[in-house]
Amino acid sequence: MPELPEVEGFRKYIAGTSLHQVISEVEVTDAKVLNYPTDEFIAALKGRKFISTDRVGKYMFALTDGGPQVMLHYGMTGSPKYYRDPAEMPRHARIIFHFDNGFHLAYNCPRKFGRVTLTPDLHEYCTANKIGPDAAKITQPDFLKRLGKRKVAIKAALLNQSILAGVGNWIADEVLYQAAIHPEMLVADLTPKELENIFSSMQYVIGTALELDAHMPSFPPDFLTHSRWTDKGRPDAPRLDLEIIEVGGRTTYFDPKRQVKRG
DNA sequence: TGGTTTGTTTAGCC
DNA sequence: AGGCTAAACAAACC
Repeated sequence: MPELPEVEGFRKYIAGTSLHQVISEVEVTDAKVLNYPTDEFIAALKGRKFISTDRVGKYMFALTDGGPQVMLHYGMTGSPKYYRDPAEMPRHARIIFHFDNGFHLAYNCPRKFGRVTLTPDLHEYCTANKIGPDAAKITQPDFLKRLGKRKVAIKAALLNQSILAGVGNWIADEVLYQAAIHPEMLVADLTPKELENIFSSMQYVIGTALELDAHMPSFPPDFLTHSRWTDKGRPDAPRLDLEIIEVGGRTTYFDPKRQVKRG
């Protein structure tokens, strides 16, 4: 389920478990998720250590001691798992880093929508792949400038990782609900005030999710998320009467009473 | 059984 | 050139 806050959790998890241990073996059980020649990937990492981590939007990086950086993108269903007992290996481990201390770090990815590759440098990677500034760090002026006067639905713009990186489907819906903006409103039709509200709401939603480690049941009761996934949210949250439409090719939940479309 | 899915890339059009 | 759209990708889950 990884959007920016979840990927930040994955980053912390890897930083807290997998650094400073010699990578004794690298096992690729499904090369589909590896955007790099398997044998070269293994050769480049074997004998090295991960020394730090970084993240831009939903893209996570594990830096090595003098070698290339590993880019990990989790797609829709990916997650990392650090374990010792082979019985704990996740069912859909596609790549496994074996450490010389007997532990293992698996890149688990049931649906294989995730991707892993090597890059000399994460900044270079982001430039080459047109990944915009991180949504948790972008400034308001930069946000407004990058949105510009696009003739596209605001929700589609928020999902566009080249404008800013890290906003996915549930965050986009939550941000627009908090800002009381209809998801189909064109960016060009929004007032400066509305765009500033969207920016503030985005900071609030992402900031809240980061503080709470993306743990949905702990989100504030007034979040739309609880009504969107009644099984994952908090039971005590008010149930909103949401409408479901498709915007920017994604299923979109919004509150038609609160988020009204202007012509 | 078939529809749905928290994401990205790419081809093609304008 | 750059913005935009729709389709493609894949497999688990309900």
